[in-house]
Order: sequence, then C-alpha cells, then structure tokens
Amino acid sequence: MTKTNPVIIVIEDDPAIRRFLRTGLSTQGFTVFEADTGKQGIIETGVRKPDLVILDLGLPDIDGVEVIKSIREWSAIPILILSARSSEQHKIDALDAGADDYLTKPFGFGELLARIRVALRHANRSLDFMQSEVFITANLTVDLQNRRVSIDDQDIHLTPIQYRLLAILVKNAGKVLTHQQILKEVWGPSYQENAHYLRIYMSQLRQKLEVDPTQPKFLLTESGVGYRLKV
Amino acid sequence: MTKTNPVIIVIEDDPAIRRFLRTGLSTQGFTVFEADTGKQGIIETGVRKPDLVILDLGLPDIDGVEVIKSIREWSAIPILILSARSSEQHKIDALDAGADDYLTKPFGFGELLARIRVALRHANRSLDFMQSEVFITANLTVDLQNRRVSIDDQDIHLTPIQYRLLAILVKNAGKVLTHQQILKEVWGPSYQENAHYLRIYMSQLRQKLEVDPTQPKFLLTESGVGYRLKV
DNA sequence: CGGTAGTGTATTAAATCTGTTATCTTTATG
DNA sequence: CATAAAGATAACAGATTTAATACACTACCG
Repeated sequence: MTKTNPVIIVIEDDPAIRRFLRTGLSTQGFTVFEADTGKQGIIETGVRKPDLVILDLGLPDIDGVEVIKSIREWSAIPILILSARSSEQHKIDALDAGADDYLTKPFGFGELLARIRVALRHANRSLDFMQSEVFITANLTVDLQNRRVSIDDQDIHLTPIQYRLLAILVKNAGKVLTHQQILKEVWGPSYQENAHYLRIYMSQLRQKLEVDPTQPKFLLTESGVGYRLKV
Repeated sequence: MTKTNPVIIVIEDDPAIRRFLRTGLSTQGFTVFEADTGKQGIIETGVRKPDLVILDLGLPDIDGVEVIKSIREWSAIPILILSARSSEQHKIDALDAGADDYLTKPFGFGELLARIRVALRHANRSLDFMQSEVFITANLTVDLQNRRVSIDDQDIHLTPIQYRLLAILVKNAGKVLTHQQILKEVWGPSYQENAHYLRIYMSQLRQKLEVDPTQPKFLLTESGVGYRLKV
C-alpha cells in the first residue's frame, strides 16, 4: 500500500504566480499540474482527476465562475479560488457557483496551505463513506466498514459474537488462526479455556453462511490448530 | 410544513456584533442562539446541536482555538471563525485545529452568508456526492437540504430530536451506527450513558415512519450494536 | 476392537438487550 | 402566566443473545 501525494491543479495565467505555487506546493509534498487558460484547466481537471483545484478568477479566455460551474457539473472536487478582485459580489458569486474557498491576493502561503488542508479534510471525510473495502468470496460478501454480511446479495443477520468471529477471520483471510488467538480476540483473554464455545459459534456461522454446512467451502477447519477462511 | 430552519450558534462577546448577527441571520431564515463566553459556547453547542457555529476568537475566558478543539472532540459541526486578528499564524492555528473557514473583521454580511452556505453544503454532502440530496426508500422520502420528511408524499412532522436521529441514519444509510455514535451526534457528548433515550426515540420514529412499527422495514435494530437504515 | 482426542450440533436457562407506555418536567410561545 | 409541544425519566413486558450442558460423530492409534 503506497501513499500517493495529493494532486493539485493550478489554473492561473500569470506565470510568476504559477511558478511560485508550483515550487511551493511541490516542496510540501503535493503533485502539481498547471493550466494557463480556463478551457485548458477544465480539460486538465477532467483528465487528471485531482484532489483539489486552485483557480484564478482573472483568466484571459473564460470567466472563472463558468469554470467552476463546468467542473461542478460532474465533480465535487474542492475548488479554491485565488483572485485579485476583492469585491464582495465576486466572492459571493464564486462561492455560490460551487467554490469551496476564496483567497484574495496577496495571500500568505501558510494560509493557503492551511486552507488546502481544510479542503482536503472535507473531501476525505466524504470519501470515507464511499470507499468500503469489501471482502468477497464466491457468493459471500463481508463489508467490515458497514458491518454488513450478505450472501447472494441477501443480507444475513449475525449476532455480535458471530460477527466478531467472522470479522477476525476476514481480517486474516487465508491465514490459519489458532483457537487461542480467536478466543482471545472474540471472547477476551479470560476465556482461553473454553475452546468449545468456538466450535459452537463456528457451527452457527456455517449454518448461516455455507451452502452445505457439513461441507464448508470457506470456513475451513485446521484440525488440531484452528480455523481459516479460504480466499 | 415540516421544514425547520438551520440552527446557528454565535459565540461572540461583543454585544453589538452579536445583535448584528442575530438580526441579520434571523431574517435570512436561520434560528440563532448566542453565547458570550467560550465556556458557555461549548455548552450551548453540546445542548443545541446546531448546524453551524460562528465563533469569535477574541473571547474573554478561553482561547478560541481551545473552543474549536473542544467541539471537535465529539462533533464535525462546521465552525466559522470571525476574528479581528488578521495575523497569518492565527488563521493557520484555527484552521488546523478544526475550523472550516476564517473571516477577518470587518467583513461583508453577504460574504458571511455565502460562506455559511458553503459550510452547510459541505455538511449535507457527507455521503451523497452530487446526486439527489434526497433519500428515498420505498415510500419514505428524506430531504436533508430542506429538512423535510414525507411518507407517500405526505409531509410528516418530526420533533428536532427525531429529525436529527433520522438525519444521522440517512447520512450513514446502510451503515450500522453504534449507540455511542448516535448518542454523541444527536444528544451531545455528555449523554453517552443514557442509551434508553435512543430506544424511546427510535420507537417514536418507527411509529411515525414505518407501516408496521413492530416489523420495521428500514429502521433496523442491530442487537447489541446499534441501528441501521436499510438502503 | 475400544478408547481417546478433536470436532460438530441441538437444547435450554440465564443474562442481556430492546420496545413501549405512562408520567413528570422543561421549554417555546402567544 | 397559561398553554401546548417536546424532552427526560421510570417502569415493565418482550425479544434476542449468550453461556452452559449434553450428546453424536469422526479419525486415528495401539
């Protein structure tokens, strides 16, 4: 799992400011792409799918508000406005068109970074809900984020212990887990003696999840050792 | 009409500015509550559960950044900073502590409103990206933007707590929310013990929204864990 | 062949968790 | 300050989950 840098697109016609932003943001660990016109910026945004757009409102070709609207037609990417115009109506128009923040030139680079962090924070929060890594084998689906288990797209209700047991198996899918490990994780450290509870609940899980509980397809027994979830 | 106004808490020690904000925001359709100290503001926020907090950093009792952190310990409510201090470091500190925007006095009221709209937009977008801001299942419709709940196109009146409870479920539709999470979001951080309040209000919600409250179709119980709104 | 260790399944009582009603208190509002 | 709406609290009935017990089955080995 490699952590990739956040991607930022700078849409700005002034080469000096562009350069200032590029070098500054790069050293802060962002990957920066640039565009010097509104049209170009819209295209770049569509192609690169950045994490954030920094947009100068004073572009030569299109009005900045149109750029905002155009991006908002298909995306909720945070848009941060840079502008020399400090008139209130400009700010209101841009923000209502879908911009997330508005900075008036001249601005401090530290403040810009802080506001970028705010914007990325927002974006990540909404992303949290979407990206749910789901475990799938054959007809079984386990969604640990949403605490949801389904078989053939049909929701299966599990009791807390049954779920915890399945969850630890999913988290270690493919690996053999010893009775000890499972008991400690699911029931707590003081239950390590009662190994038969584990069999009871494993049986219940199989009844609910396996097509033929007597011939388990994924909830496998490793005799004398423990259990394993087949991938 | 079920529609209730968005609630804003103004934490500000200067009575003149407080009055200015109260009258201005009220005429714009917001319900405004006030606090003149940081401590009071934190308490009010916990009790009222507003949609947005407007916070003056120059409070007499506690440092504004501490107020931000205190609220952020339990809630993601948008916080908009008003401040006479225009120093960059102040802005960075506040934004990194968890504030969502920073306005320097003197500010235009129109810009304040626009930035409030941005903040509310963010809050409402937590799950549904740009698609319908309206949640629909079977005969139930929940419009978070307009705070409107209807069943078979018939408006249903919900009390504030009932609505917040439903709203948090809708925002996390499909996901299991623990009692703790719900209590924290709906009643505030100090109510995490009183899990039975949750049951009472869930019961009320079911009475109002489910066809057969004894056989819930979307307001599902996850015994021992929490509740979930079925998608 | 019998015994043993490891395993799977059914049953049930106890413990825990949940739903609902009723009542009292607080709050908003004219 | 009276009234209505909403919220807090207490009490109890009902449902679910868990723990505990019992018993059947298999494979392996002497």
